[in-house]
Parts: sequence; C-alpha cells; structure tokens
Amino acid sequence: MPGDVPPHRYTPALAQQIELAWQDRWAAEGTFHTPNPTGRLSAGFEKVADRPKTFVMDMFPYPSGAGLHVGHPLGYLGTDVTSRFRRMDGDNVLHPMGYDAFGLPAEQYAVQTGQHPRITTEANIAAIRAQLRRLGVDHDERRSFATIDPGYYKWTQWIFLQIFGAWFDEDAGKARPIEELVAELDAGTREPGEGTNPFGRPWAGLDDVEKRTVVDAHRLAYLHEAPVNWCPGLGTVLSNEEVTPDGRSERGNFPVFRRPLKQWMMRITAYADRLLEDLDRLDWSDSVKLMQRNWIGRSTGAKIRFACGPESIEVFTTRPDTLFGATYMVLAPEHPLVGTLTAPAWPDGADPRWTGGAATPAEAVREYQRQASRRSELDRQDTGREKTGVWLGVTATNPVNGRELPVFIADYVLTGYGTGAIMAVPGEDTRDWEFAKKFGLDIVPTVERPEGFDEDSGAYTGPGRMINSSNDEISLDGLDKAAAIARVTEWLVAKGSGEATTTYKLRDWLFSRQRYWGEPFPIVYDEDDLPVAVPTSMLPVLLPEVDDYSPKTFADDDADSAPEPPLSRVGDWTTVELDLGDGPKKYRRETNTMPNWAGSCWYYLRYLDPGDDEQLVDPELERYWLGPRGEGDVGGVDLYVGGMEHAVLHLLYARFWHKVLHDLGHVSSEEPFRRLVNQGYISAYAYTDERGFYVPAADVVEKDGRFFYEGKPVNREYGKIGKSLKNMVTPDEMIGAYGADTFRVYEMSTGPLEQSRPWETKAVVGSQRLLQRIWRVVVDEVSGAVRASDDVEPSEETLRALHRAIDGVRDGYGTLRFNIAIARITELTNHLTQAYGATSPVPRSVAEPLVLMVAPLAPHMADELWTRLGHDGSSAWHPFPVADPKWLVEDTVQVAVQVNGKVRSQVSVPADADAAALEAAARADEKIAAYLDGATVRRVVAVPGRLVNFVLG
RNA sequence: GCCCCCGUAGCCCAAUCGGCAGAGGCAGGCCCCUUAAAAGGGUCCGAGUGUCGGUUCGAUCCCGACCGGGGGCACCA
Repeated sequence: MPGDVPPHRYTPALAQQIELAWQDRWAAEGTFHTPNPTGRLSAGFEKVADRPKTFVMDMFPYPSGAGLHVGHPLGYLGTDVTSRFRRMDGDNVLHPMGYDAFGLPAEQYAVQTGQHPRITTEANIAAIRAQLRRLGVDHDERRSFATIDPGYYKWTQWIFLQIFGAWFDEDAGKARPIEELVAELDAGTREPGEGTNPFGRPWAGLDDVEKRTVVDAHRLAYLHEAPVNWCPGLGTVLSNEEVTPDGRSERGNFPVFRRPLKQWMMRITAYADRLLEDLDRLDWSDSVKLMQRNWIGRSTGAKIRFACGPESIEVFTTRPDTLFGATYMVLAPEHPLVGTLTAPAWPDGADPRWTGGAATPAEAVREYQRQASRRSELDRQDTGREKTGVWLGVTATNPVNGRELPVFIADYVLTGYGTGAIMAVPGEDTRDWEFAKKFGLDIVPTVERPEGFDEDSGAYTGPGRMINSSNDEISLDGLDKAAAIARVTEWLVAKGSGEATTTYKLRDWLFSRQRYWGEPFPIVYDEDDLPVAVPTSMLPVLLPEVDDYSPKTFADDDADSAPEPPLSRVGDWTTVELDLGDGPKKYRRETNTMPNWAGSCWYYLRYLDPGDDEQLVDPELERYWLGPRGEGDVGGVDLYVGGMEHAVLHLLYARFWHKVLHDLGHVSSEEPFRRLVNQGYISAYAYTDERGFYVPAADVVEKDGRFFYEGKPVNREYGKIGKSLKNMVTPDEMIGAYGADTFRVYEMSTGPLEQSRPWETKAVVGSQRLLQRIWRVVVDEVSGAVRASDDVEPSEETLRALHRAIDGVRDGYGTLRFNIAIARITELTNHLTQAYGATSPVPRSVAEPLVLMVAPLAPHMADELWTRLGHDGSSAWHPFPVADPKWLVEDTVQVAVQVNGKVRSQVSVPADADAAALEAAARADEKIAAYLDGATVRRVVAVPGRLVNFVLG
C-alpha cells in the first residue's frame, strides 16, 4: 500500500524535486558567482575582500561523444565538496569549468557521425554541461568557455606568437624577446648560437634573408626538418609524448614511423633544467614527479672525443671514470659518420663474427642498416634480444691509453640519445658485456670487485675503488667513482679530448598536426618562404568553415606516405593578401593546425576573466588568483584535480608555456599548478560466461559467493567501466534512482579522493539511508513539521558528539578524505536518532550545524533543510561550524593498562592525570594487581591519556 | 630487469606521533513496524593486520627478505 511510506519521507522522488528546484534557484540568484578583485566580474567583491582566496580546478572534460559513466564525476565532486567547504569556511573560492574541444577524438567522432565537428562538439559540450548541472556542482557559469571559441583561441594563437617571438638566453637562463637578440647581434655583443648559422660568415656579413634564417633558428617556436613520428593511420605527425613505448599512437593504436619532415617545434628542451628542478617546489604526488623526472631524463657525464683516422668520434658517457676500460666503440646504425668511417676492405684476419659474413665493410654496413631500419620499435627494445652489430673495419684511439678500439655499428645504441655513439666498457656495463661476450672482445675491469665476484656472471655495476686506470700523466687507481670522474674529466679538458656535459631524454615538442580540427597557426610565409607572424591585431586567425574536414589518412603501415593537411585543400584560404607594414603583399598561410594540448596549456588563466578581449590576463587578477604567496613560492592553482594519464603530456606542456609567459612578464607565478591531486579510478566487476564472452553485469546475481547469469555460472573479473566489459553504470541512472545528493555522498564515501575504488551499485542504498536519517532529524516524516526546537537544550553527551563530529568533518574535508567526514556525520546522526527518537524535538543548536556540515556533500538537501529551519536562501555562504575545544576533551578518559605489552585491563582516570597518577590508578586495579602480585616490575611506561605498560622482569 | 604504490572482518575500506585493531558502508542474524512481503527503523555478529625475521616496554605503522595485486620505466650509455 502506498500509504505505508510516510508522506514527508526523503524519497528519491522528493530528492529529485528538491534538487531541480535548488539548481534553478542557485542559477537565478547567482549563488556561486565568484567576484574578482577588479574588472568586469568584480561586482560584490567588497563582501569577500577580506577573505583569503582559493582557486580549485578540475582537468576540464573532453567532449568526445562517448557517454559519461560513474567514474567521470569523481574528481569533479571532489573539487566541488572542497570548493563548497572552503567557501563556507571563509575563502573567496574560484571553482570554474570549461571544455577542451579541439583535437583528434572530437574530429573522429564527427567523421563517424558525418557531421561537422563544431556541431557534434557543441552538442557534446551541452550534454556534459547539463550533466554537471544535474550533479549540483558550484561552478561559476559566467567563467565557462570552450577552447574552440574564437575568443579563446585568439589568445592561444597570441601565446604562440609570444613563443615564436622569443628565444632562450642561456646566460640569463630565461626566455627574452627576439628583438633583444637581434639588437645584441647587430651591436656585436652576442654571436649567433651554436648551430644556428649555416652560412659560414659572421652576422654582420649576412644578407637580410640569411639573418632571418639565423634568427628563426633561435626562436622558441621554430620550423625544423628532422625525423618525426609520422602516423599514416591518423594522417598526422605526433609528439614523442603521444607515441607509446611500442611505437604506436596513444590515440587509436596505429603504427608510427620515423620520417624526415619539416615541422613546427617548441623548444621545451631549453627549459629542461627548470622543469626538473622546480618539481621540488610543487605539492604533487611523488609518482607524477617521478614520471616527469624520468621523462626529462637528465644525466650528467662527459663528452669524450676518440680520434679515428682524420675523423673524431664524440661519445657521451655517464661513467668517464671507466675510460681505461673501454675496449671497443659503437655507433648507432644511423650515425652520420658511418659512411665516412667505413673501411674500403676488411683488414687481414678479420674476425668472422665481426663481418656479418659480408665481403666488404660497406656491404656489411649496408645490410645491417637495412635490417635495423626495418626492425619495428617493438623488436628493437625487446630486452631479451641478442646483441647484433657489424664492424666498420676501422679502429679509434682511446685518448687515455692509446689503445686501438674497433668501431662497430649496433642497434643497441640509439641515434636520438647523447651523441648516438658510445665507448663500450664491458667490464662495468651490462649491455657492453653482452656484446663483448658475443663478439669476443676484451673485458678490462676498472672497478675493484667485491670478494667472490664471478666475472662470468656479467658486468660489475656496483661501487668500488678504481683499478687498472693509469698512464704516465694520470692515475685514477684507488679513487672512488666521484673523484675519478672529476680527475679524468679535468685531464680530458686539458688534453682537448672532452668536457663535462649534461644530456636529456626530453626532446623538443613537435607542435604541428595535419588535421582540420585545431587552432590555425598565426603564421604566413612570404616570397622568401620564411615564416612571418600574423600581427596580433589580426587575431584570431579563424579556422575556415569547410565541407571536407576529413584528414587524409593512409593504410596503417604505409610508411612512405606523406601528410597532407586538410587546410591545404582550402584554396581561397591558403593564400592571403596582407599589409604587414611594407604594402599589400601576397602571403601563403601555414596549413598545419596546433595539437589539442595547446588549448589546455593555459585555460586556467582564462577562467580569471573569459570575456577579456584586450589582454591575455589582467595582471592584477593573475596576481590575486595565482600569484606567489611569499618568497620562494611558485604560485599557481591551489588545488588541481585530474587523472594520472596526463602526468607527462598536458602537465609538462602547461608548465613549459607558463614558464615562457613568466619569463616574458605576462604572469607573476612560476608554475601553473601549485598542488596536484590525481583522483583514483572507479572500476567495476565484469562477468564472463563459459565461452569467455562478457554478460551484462547488471543482470548477474550472487548466490553463496558464486555468480550466475540467467541461471548459468559466470566468472567474475574486475576492470574499467565501459561498454566492452558490459559493466557500464551512468550517473544518470543513479541520479534517476536516488537523486544527485545520494550519488554524491556515495561517491565521496568510498574512500580518499586519490584512492581507486570499486563501484557497487547495491551499496548506494547505504548513502540513501544516511540522508533519510539526517532528513528525519530535522523533519517529521509524518507531519512534515520541523522537529528542531529552540526550547530543547542538548545534553553534555550530545554536545560532545556534535563537537567531535565538527572536528572530524573539518579534518575530512580539509584533507580530501571525504569518507572520514561522512563517517563523522553518520555517527552524529546515529547519536541524534538514538537520543531523540523519531518524533521528539531536536535541539536547533545541534540540528543546524548538522545541516551545515552536510551541505558540501549534499547541497540540495542541506539548502532545503536550511530554509525549512527558517533561514533565508542557500547555506552556501553561511559559516561552517567551528568545534569548541572544551567539548573535545573528556573529563575522564579510559586508559588501557598493559602488562608486557598486552592489554590486561582498563582504568578510568581524569583526563589530565599525569604519569604517576596513571600508574597509581593502574596498580589499584584488581586484575592488574593480580598480575603484579609477586612479580618484579622492571619498568613502567605511562603515557598520559593513552596507556600504562608494566614490564615485568 | 629496475622503480613506485597497495595487501586489515565474507566484501569495500578506516585507524595522519609507534600506544586498547574498527569510523563508515555492503552482506548476514535477531527485533520493531506490517495482514504479509518489500521498503524503513533498531540491534547484533564479525578479523589480530599477506609470510618470515629484526628494532622496541609496545609494531597495521619503522627496518630487511619473501609472496600476491596494481602502476610506471625499460638497450637512455
């Protein structure tokens, strides 16, 4: 009978009704509008002027078209609870949300559905926006935008021009405007940087076009012809960060080939040291910092030059101390010197293992290079693989002992790292040891082995004093590694044979994509085919509307294909007549577009005032929301929450852009994100039948610990939520069944934000029950009357329960352990239910703080109860309850009494009892007295407020 | 192969200075409500912390080794 449900129970239907009404009201009243200190969004700032600021931000969503599941909102809810709590606790909180909308997946979705990406993307954004609103998040809607808005990407292009218009001054350790470089070159106070002047004449002797070429080679954004990651399946080139270790595209898993192409690059390597060192000043998880450190991959060592006939082979090594142990050399198969060095014929008696069975070195080299180039990345890095290589037929001279070292090419040496050449020290390097064993090369130990070391077991890579390392001028023998490195490096420098150096794994960022759906470059080419910046007054360079936006893709494995940007097909767009100061001239537009990381590199700045069309960001707003808090502070967003998958891509690129903007004086902060938290993943059980096919998880029933689908037993697995595992659960389903507040409480109750967790639909009802009990504390389910009364005074016990709860809830909210906060709220609610039953009046002085404490988690229900309690409007700006310390301390405490570390009894003592009083009370206890009777007490440990421990002898 | 994180009740998880292993949820038992059932309310039950060893008066917590799970890096000289 329907009458069985009390008319004023907090049912899902009532929850829905309350939630929709409050969402309308919040929007209508602008409850979550955050005032800026200045400018167009500053209305109402006087009310918050004395508050500290907090900038809380999510990694903004990418509207790909695949539906949302219950895992997606976890981080958004975490920031929402934090934002609401901080606002109530007295901060001026900025909690905005935007949309990352350019890029491959959006474009692929559009191609699939046959609609223009702008149509599908905007529809997807509208869908996500509606879902977020239905969750009740407190975003300031006025600050929302998408990266595809021309008003937004105008500034993405503007930043590109800043980077294009800057160079990295190694002496100053920072970026400077390119005009300053030109001025210094003209004044003769600076020479062009290494490798930037291919003309062989000094700066002053160059013509204008040559000078421009030299200047362009200095820029932080520059065109470069080099082997790049070409992905025929996607029809575009990719950055190193977008290629997986097995040589495939992160997106779509297509094969990637190395192919020389002229592309836009970003000189992120100039910032390698600062990107690495500033990690120490960030409040980020160790694992993300470690991944960035690994990716930057700084290693210090030395460059050493080995004479080889008239040529010189330069190697990089981190172990110059082992130089006396070098017995051969290896070049990467693609090393530029290979052709020059290769001997015309094998010397007499050449080891057959070294020649690859070829008649001449040239033939052996050609064959080996051919094999190496065909080998896939996956084969090449299979660590179990046998070492291969061939001899070039020549030797090089070890500068330290004159030893003649045969020179090989082998694919275990990589072109892209160091100098692409190594000195091989098989005694102390595992890879060299394996190669030496196979090719019968000498192994000379230069580090003293520990007792009993087996030389046949492999190279010795541990610590030890140097041995076998001296010549007439220098001896390293007896030195430890650090001293030996210093000594030998010094000697090499004096001899002109080497110097200390640092190398990085990090490469410059390939920034062009041959795709339609991205920001056009604000670049045109003149009659000399050199790049020219589009003046900032002409920004944005609008992405032209086209009918054919499909990328030109190729067979996945068509390595010889060449990219063709869709924009190059737009005839009337690719050429343009502009007046750039010297009269109207024809220019050719850049037809590549930017990668989708560009838009996410600076979006946090745009939230400060998305309507600003005059400047990137108002410096006063940047200082207020992002500026350093003091000496040595990097500044940045106070809490940034997002997925672990962006550990190196987005987070590294954004840091790089921010540092350039900092150097050029556009932002006061040194880092974009002061604190980063990676929310955990939500996984769910999935089930397979006896054929191994997934069955719908929602229809699986459990019986006696086993699982059945349609009566047949199935296997339980655990994995990502999604269509393929048939275990998809959506927020919409949950909100439909329970309401948004229950969904919010459930997601937050399952653990600290960082923790990954399983989804259990059947457990959601627990959160529903909690909210029903809280509702019942305030509202009589039968009459609908408010139970809270001013006439009831809470008992001491209730006051203790309340203040303990306040204390714990604050702790939970403040440390992103929302589960703790919920547990404390549950305890208080259960206490009130027990103390006051279902109908008797509840003290208002307890009911109100309870409602306020719930507000960050279940804001709709809290605001409904808050108004029913007689308040006007939302609780969102009402101060959060503060615990009174006097109710946190007990008058008497229960103290455990241990004998030999085992708990044997408990005694009640005054809370402030000292050690002596504790011991006396413990000795007075019957059970303890029995233990101590006749025994020798060797020691007594008494910790006031905690325990007493008798140690018997 | 190297590095990082995690193993606590039938299940998910707490225990933030080394001090009585339990906050919370699910499942289960009992009671109330109900004609009955479901929903709801109340209440109870439950592990000695993956294994072995060490430090300590005392270890979930610190150290070492191993087992199991997850993640990252991987011929980077």
